[in-house]
Amino acid sequence: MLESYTIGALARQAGVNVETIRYYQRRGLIGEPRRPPGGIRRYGETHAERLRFIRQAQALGFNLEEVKELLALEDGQHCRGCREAERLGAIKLAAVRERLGQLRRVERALAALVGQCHSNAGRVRCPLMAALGAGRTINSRKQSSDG
Amino acid sequence: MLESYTIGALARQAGVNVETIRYYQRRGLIGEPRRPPGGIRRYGETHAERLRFIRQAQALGFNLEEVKELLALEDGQHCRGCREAERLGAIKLAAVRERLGQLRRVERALAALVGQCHSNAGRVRCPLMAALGAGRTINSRKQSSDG
DNA sequence: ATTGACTCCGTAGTCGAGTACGGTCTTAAG
DNA sequence: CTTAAGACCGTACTCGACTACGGAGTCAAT
Repeated sequence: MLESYTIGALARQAGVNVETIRYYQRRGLIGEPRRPPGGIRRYGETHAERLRFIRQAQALGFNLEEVKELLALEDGQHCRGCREAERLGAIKLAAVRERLGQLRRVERALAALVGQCHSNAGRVRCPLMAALGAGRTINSRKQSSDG
Repeated sequence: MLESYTIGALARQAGVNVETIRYYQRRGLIGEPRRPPGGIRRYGETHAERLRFIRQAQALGFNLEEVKELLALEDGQHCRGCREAERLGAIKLAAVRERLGQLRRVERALAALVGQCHSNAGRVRCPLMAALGAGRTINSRKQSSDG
């Protein structure tokens, strides 16, 4: 397998900034290939994939620490990692589902409201505002004091 | 209507930090009630609602600048604002829908994978990892010699 | 009147996630 | 060879969103 990318090429390939790669290296999310005597590091597909992994996971709401854990699990070889990954995954799943629920409510409200606004020539309150503002329009439980 | 909360009470009521309220005031997201001669400000339900609005909107992916715009529209009185709000709303709706789509995919993937992990006794790769890595082998084992 | 909790206010620090800078070195092209 | 692009590296800066700090003022209860 050829390690064909310079860091710059890798960055371009993955659509991130060179500095970002170096930052991930500093944070231990990706390793740096050995530097050939006095030379320049070369990166391969595995690195590109790892970058994609990171960006994916990030987009899904994992922060870099969590991504790191995930990667560590993977690096730690198969299914001891898998167990842990499952646990993390389950936790994230719960979070994702909650967000999803919220977002759905929002979507519904927003969609309805944008339509309503249209036909709202002289009403006093913008329905979009009303919905966002009154916690219970969108979010049917009240969230005072205790959570 | 009585303006019954001190800033601390308001903070407690809305589940945010006092400093956060003051921060929002500095950023112009909420106004500060007049200060009675040499005294302490009092806040009312409208403030509480505004805070809820902010937190809601934030949770939905609006950043403070956007929230501010939204609030400005509302403050600008009914439907001149409403027009604009509709526009912003439509934009946000698109964004929300995209997120929703992503999140749904995530949820599906995550749910499936967490299940699979369970029955993955001796397999080599964790399916969760595999999936995040965009379908290819992610594993970045030691970078062996470059050629 | 004193205490203690709380407010007011400005400034500064933190945290996550980068992004930029500047100097030196490597490498490919001419 | 010279030169320019790009790598290497450490440090510093940015940005959004808070959070903390410190000193002075206010208020209700004792």
